[in-house]
Amino acid sequence: MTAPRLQSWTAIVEEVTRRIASGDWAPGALIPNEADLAAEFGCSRTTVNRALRDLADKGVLDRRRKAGTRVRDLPDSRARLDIPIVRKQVERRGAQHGYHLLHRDHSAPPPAIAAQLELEAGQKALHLTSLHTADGQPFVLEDRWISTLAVPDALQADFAACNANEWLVQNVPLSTGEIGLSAAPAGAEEAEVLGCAPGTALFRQDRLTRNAGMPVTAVTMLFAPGYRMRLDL
Amino acid sequence: MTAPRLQSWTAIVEEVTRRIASGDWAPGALIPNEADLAAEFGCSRTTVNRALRDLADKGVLDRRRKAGTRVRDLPDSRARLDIPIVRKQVERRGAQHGYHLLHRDHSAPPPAIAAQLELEAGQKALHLTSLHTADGQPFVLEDRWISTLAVPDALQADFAACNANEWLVQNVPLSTGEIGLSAAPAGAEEAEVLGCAPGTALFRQDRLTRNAGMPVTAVTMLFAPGYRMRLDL
DNA sequence: TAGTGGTCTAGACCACATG
DNA sequence: ATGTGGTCTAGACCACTAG
Repeated sequence: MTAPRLQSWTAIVEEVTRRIASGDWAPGALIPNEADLAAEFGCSRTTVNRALRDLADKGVLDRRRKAGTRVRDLPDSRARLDIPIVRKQVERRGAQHGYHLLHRDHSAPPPAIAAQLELEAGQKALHLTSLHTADGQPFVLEDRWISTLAVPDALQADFAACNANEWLVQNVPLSTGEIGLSAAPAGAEEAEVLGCAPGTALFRQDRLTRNAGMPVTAVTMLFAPGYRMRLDL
Repeated sequence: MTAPRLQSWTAIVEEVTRRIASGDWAPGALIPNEADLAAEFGCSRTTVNRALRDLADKGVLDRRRKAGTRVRDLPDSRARLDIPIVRKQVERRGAQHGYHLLHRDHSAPPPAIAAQLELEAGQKALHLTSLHTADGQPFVLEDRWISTLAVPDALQADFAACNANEWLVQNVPLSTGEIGLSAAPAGAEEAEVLGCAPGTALFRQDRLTRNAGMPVTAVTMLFAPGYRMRLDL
């Protein structure tokens, strides 16, 4: 029960973590407030705040004004998911990235897509289908709709030469959105493009991207069999 | 080009975001250093630091001592993935959670699992197979191995009454690990338990959990057809 | 070696939520 | 009403690294 001076926020993170892991501070328990911890550790409250804020970000602690700081009870498994552009994903596997535009038109999307892009009935959008390859082997099939309301420039872009994935990242910075991950059987056409049997279980990623609240693009990516998304807790 | 005083870090985040979105600060560009921005905004450097650190966390900026702060070139799509315990996932859908232990034994795992758990050849581990249901319908099939080296108490726990998912979260706090997400066809037994046809495309989640660097549990979760993992960018 | 971000301090005021 | 975390300040020193 000595009180070694802890004057770096990382040291405090470690000490708090240790106290939780050792059962000293049980799940659900209230821990001392910032001022008391600062006094105990011999540092300023700012430093304690930095450490506890970090642990709250990680999901280890729950903090509320007036109520104090508690050890989270049933913490979720929290991971940060970084999805690089497709080219980087391929290159990171040490493979050569290839890109082929399979289809391009400017037409009215199906109702589900129109709703996502918040388009009125019959309104057109840019439709692109493309295949990314890794060392010549199919990697992912991309079916994308781009709202020409949100990004009129897209109609002029040469998507045969520059893939939409990267074009959008560079031309529509700072977008937000939603991602859905699921499993789906390969359809007939998809199977042919991806070089697998129809019905094969494929990893599917749906993404709706917004910029300043306005829907920009809706894309479905079907990955070739064997794809696995890996992340660290 | 007025210089309105920005004295809250969130306001600075917004202003920097605006400058990037407007193209004022292009991707890859070097932005002014903290001291200059503090002078411009009429606030202390600490406040600027807080804002820029936040944007760096989000993946918008790249910061390096001496080199300065740059707008990231091809930022990854970055999302935070929170995976609650299975019961919470079911309840969040407004359904009643059910849990059934299908199988339990203490035996030597297959080589792939033994390697993950860093067990020596022939060493035993606790093996549990269980089904979680939502309103009585199959939700996810869990196939789990627990290292009894890391968690000897697990041999005494009553996993017919308390599901391993929650038991581990409460008894082995603060674990780290890796997650793999993929798509897989349902095998014969899996199809029967999950109530679908063999070969059906299923969403699969593999997880290896460590505590203090020591492997604790390896689990494969196969979700019933239609499962979709959703996350916000 | 010099410039940049990283961190810490001691103090202050504020916003919020609980009792 | 009051205790708690949230934030801001002005200043200082440190750690890293590009040139």
